[in-house]
Amino acid sequence: MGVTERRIREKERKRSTMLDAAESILIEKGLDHLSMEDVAEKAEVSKGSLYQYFQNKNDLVLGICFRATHLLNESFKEVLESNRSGLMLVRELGERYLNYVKDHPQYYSSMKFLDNLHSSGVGGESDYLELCTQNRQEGFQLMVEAIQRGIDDGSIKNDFPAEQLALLFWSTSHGVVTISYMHQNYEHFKLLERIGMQENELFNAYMHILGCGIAANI
Amino acid sequence: MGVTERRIREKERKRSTMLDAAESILIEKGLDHLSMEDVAEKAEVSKGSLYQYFQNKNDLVLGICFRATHLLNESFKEVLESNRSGLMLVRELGERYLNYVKDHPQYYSSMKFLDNLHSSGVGGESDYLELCTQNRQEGFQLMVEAIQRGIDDGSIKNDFPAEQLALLFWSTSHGVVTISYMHQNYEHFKLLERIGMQENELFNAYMHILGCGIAANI
DNA sequence: TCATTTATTGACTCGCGTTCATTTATTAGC
DNA sequence: GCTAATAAATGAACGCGAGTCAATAAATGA
Repeated sequence: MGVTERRIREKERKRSTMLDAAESILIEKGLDHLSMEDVAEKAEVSKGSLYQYFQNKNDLVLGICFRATHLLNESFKEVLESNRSGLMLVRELGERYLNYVKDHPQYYSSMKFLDNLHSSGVGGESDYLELCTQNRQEGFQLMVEAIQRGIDDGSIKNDFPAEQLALLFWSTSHGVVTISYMHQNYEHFKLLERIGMQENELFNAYMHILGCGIAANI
Repeated sequence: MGVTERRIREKERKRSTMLDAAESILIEKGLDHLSMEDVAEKAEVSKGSLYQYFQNKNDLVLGICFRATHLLNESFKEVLESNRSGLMLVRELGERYLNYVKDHPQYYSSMKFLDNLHSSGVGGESDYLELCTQNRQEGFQLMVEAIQRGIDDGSIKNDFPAEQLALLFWSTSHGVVTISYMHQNYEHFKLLERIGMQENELFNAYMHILGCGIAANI
């Protein structure tokens, strides 16, 4: 009998509906003003029902973060299907990341939430936590692969192992992208205006400096 | 009569005591588990009294952040008193930043809190918010000055205006320092171990790459 | 000594995440 | 179909912590 299977499917569908509701509220109000009551109302279920599908509020947000990290990884995978030089791939990954934050700020905020959870050492009470962490590792590995290809094809110099360069690229791009995120989502953030810089200039300068630092042909 | 002056002094002293209490709890329990009740108990005052000295909890944390940003700026100013090359100054600023996070993780977390406040667009209900923002701008200007000196003395190439390079250095170093912070303060953060990298290696690689990107003599 | 201003207190409210006893819906056996 | 058993949904109730406020105490100046 396929009853159990159908039950599981329907449960997944409802969970997905709830995540949709949460996501739309995240877009409307931001993470700080996301309440379980609002999510329940938007999803047209009772507050208690949410807790049959998510262990707690963190778990719910990490459910969104799982979508977020998955989507970003899919975008990264597309890049790696190309057979351009590794250095070009790295640049393309950076651009994808930047566009991702522009197109899905709510996803980016959920990823920041994941990072905050990590640094506050809270864990164990969310099944999604492990899944999100796995996704992040997968994303990191995609960067490693791009850089390794660059080292192999000679477009990136081999002063450092690919993993170490990937970590540098990962962390520094995170910083740059955060500036871009704040510029777009916080109206009182005037740093770019104050120094007379466009957003794409920031990214281009970053890739230029980074390029000079890691490119082999200099 | 100096009664009013003494009152003001004593008020500042008490405010400082409360901030001390909050800071020690921040060290003990972290930002996520900082409660006004705990602060009140530690400072040996009632909860209501806290609200005579701070407008709300955010204001209290930003009071710590004001200390944090001030201390960092003082450290930066020391660097600029030297007359080494601008490029060397930039490296020294990076080192200072890294050591600062190592020595005062609670201050760093309060600065992250400031950033989060910014991106969630909350403001106006804390006097410290403006002061913190000013401090951050001052810190940024110190970086601009170091880089400008480097451009002037020829140790840093002049492809970009000093402000733009400073923003790049500011944002990317933030990313790198965050990795270091997580490595030290979150026991489940195993990224560095996984790729076989030491903390100082990360920083050296960062400065090497950045150096290659901005140094004039290449 | 007393009136007035200022500071302190802790009980109270309120919002929100979380729980749980109860109700409602669904399935399996007869 | 009918009924027992299992699963799902509900919202009232709880707990915790931020923020408030009327009452109290302390300090000041005349």
